[in-house]
Amino acid sequence: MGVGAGEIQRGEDAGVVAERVEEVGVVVQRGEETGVVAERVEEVGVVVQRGEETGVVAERVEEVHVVVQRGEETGVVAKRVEEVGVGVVVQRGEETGVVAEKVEEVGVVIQRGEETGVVAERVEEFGVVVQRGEEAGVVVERVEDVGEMEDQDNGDDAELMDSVGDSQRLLSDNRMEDLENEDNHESINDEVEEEASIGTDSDEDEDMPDFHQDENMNDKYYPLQIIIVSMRKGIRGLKGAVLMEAIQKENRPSAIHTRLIMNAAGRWLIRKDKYPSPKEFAKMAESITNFFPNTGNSKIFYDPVTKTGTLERYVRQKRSREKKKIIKNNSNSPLTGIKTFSPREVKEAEIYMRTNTVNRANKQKMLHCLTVTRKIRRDFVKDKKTTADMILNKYPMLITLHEAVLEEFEAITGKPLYRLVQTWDKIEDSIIEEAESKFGKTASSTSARELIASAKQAKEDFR
DNA sequence: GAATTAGTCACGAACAGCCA
DNA sequence: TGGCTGTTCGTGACTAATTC
Repeated sequence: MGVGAGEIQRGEDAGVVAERVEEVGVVVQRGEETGVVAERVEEVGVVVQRGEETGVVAERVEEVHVVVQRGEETGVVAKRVEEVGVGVVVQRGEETGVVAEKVEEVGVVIQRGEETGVVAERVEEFGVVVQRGEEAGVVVERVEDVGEMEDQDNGDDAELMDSVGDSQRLLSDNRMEDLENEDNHESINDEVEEEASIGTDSDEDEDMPDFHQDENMNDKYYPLQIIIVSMRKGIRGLKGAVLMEAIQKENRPSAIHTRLIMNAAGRWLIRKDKYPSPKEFAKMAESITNFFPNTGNSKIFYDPVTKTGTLERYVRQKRSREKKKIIKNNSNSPLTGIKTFSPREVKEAEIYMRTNTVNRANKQKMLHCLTVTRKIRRDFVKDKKTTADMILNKYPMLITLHEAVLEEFEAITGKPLYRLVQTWDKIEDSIIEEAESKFGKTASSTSARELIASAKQAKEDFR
């Protein structure tokens, strides 16, 4: 590229437009012309080529779209990478070119001062591109996060971030000033306290960046910045960067803030099939205290000697609870033994059952009607307001028709009722044996003797 | 509309069970 | 036996429903 920083080209001429970086406008080429399209960095748009023309397609970073080329035209076709169809056109200085043919290869187009470049080669690496002075950086690692950024007020998180590199520098002083100058005078701490009271939503986990595979245990620290920003994004406006900022301001982080940081780190550590190793816990604990020196000793989060700490405890219990949750959800899944019928069939069956009593001639038809109405009956039964009386009044054949009960049980549990009886029989025997061995057949306690005797009697009566 | 109540959820701490 | 992992219990915060 022949034009230096701060210089623009108009036709054949070139000139200096600014002495300082802050004053540099964005140089674009429109057909044969080159001009400045924005005076301030904040106004920097994305430069694309439309046919023979080059233009700015977005005024603000938040509006950065994916630029693609369709035939002879270039345009913005999607807000999100998932929607991208063809290749991506980027402008590098005076040049424009397609950098990818397939969606998988789509890179992110950013403007660095007067340069435009691709910052990620793979979709997995796609991040939200922000402009900071003449630099740009990726602040979110995953595609899904791009859409979220659009919903946020102004991409503050992005601006707070510098780069993803080795440096874990904290927030910029400029950003701090910006915040203080904002119309909203509500303190950051208030904001965070409010958010903290909301608690942490497990759904957030879905958006956690997953670069465990690429992680290198030789690195001394985890990229805590990214983890926290993406972890606590978009909860009523509280962003991880704001949280980090608040903690940075505190001499000693509040219990709530410390917890939020730990939760974010802990959730990131949780993997679906693997419990984090002691090394990983230790590394994360070190990362936290390195990033937030005011949190104190890393042993609070994880002590490699005792192999415990708040971080470890959090991860362990979170894993356990989430497993439980999955099991609970699965148990609520539709029962395979219950078939679905059309509303008309169900209605007809309900009317038939209501207007007829069970007899030898219509027994099979009644059983069929029970099958047809089983799904709505389950919903009816599951309703907390439904009493046993209501069920039996509505479906009296559950009392009079023995097969109805057996079929109902098998359809719901997937197992025949006799299996339950057999299993319970064995359990009952074991309980009586255990009681007799513990208290002796001539138990000294009257109540123990009576209990065993009544259990035996009940067993006999049931047979 | 405010106050109260009940249900739910997430958490930390402690304890329990399994396994090498 | 000790480490690892899961479970239980008590607590606090939140929300929806109910009562006044």
